[in-house]
Amino acid sequence: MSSKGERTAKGLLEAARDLFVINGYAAVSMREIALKMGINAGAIYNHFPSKQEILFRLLQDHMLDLLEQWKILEAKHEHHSDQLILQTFVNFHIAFHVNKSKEVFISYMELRSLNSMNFLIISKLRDDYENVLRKILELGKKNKNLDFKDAEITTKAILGMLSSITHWYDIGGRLSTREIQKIYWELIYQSVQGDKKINV
Amino acid sequence: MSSKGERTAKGLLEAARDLFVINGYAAVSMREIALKMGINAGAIYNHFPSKQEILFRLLQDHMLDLLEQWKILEAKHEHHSDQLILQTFVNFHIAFHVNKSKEVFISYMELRSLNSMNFLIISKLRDDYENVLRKILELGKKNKNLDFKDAEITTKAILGMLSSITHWYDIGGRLSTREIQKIYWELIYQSVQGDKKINV
DNA sequence: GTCTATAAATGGATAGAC
DNA sequence: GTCTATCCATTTATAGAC
Repeated sequence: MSSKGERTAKGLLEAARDLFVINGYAAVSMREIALKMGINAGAIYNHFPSKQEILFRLLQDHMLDLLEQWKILEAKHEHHSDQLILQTFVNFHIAFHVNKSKEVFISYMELRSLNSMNFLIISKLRDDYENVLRKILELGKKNKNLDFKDAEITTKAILGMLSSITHWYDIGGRLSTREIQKIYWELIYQSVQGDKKINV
Repeated sequence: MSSKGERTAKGLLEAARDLFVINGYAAVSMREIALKMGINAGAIYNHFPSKQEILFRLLQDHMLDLLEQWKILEAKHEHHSDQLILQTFVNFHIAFHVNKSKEVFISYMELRSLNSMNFLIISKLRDDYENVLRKILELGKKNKNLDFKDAEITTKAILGMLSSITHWYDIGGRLSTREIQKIYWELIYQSVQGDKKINV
């Protein structure tokens, strides 16, 4: 079992996360975070050396979690087709973004609130994740199972499309995760299939 | 010719825009905005009653500009096919986002920095714009020229994909606006064409 | 580990001279 | 219309009692 101190630190991260999502890092004070956790502002500094460190921990924990979860899932799908791996990635990404919508949202919104050293660390992790999709696309193109013009832009376009889910997704909403996955997979699958003449 | 006061007000909006893009509304002070414009902080209040009003003016001016420009362009393409109107919208959206990348970026990032009344006004304008694309998609589906599962999600997916351009677009980058338009159009065109069996 | 109290800096906004 | 000066609230972070 975790110590009281560890539980308080975890609770503070969650309190900070919930407040950062609503008002943004810069607009949230240490007093508000402490109040939400039920302790005094000064007591936060027993767990975190600064407000910046709280933000950094939130983003780093999230990115490491994301990359690790994908690594586990990827290992189970090593020998599958290019399309199936792409679909696995799309479904994974959506499920993760729906389950961890707050963490994902902060990771997109608060990059600029990181100091320069922390920014570099998080940017590296974000690049690692972007490269996961890029490599799936490039391999599929090489094998002539997928077709598109530009791997870099297509990667960014697909991630942009998928990640915007956090801007509108509501737990009590009309659609289940599975339904969202179906709709997005249809859009993405078709967009990277090239056996069709198009007008430009 | 515009008066000195009008030019100062315009310059302040541009200074604020440039600073908000980099550090975010909450992290930028009136003193910084004034300094960038070369005047004193107190003098800002001759042009704007509050910092909130500066943000609101930036977002409102941008959204009204966006909607008006589309209206002009739409009027020229009234009698075109569903696909061509969709392509016109995609190209317009990309060109606008590339030309006004700062304004667009702030409009996405700083919605939560608006007070409740201003938020309602800007949200309404954003809905109006989202409905432009939704209606194009719904009309195309009705006419059996476009095919997709869910108009609402597809609208949000396409806008999410297109709008994420502001997160990576760099004026000195590898690709021209025209090339970006081509790449995105191929992705989008294919994603809303339904004459193909897919796996789900 | 949490509290109260406070330091030290910075924020938005205003008043009044020019 | 801009300036200097300032008010007042709030910020992050620290010090020391318990």
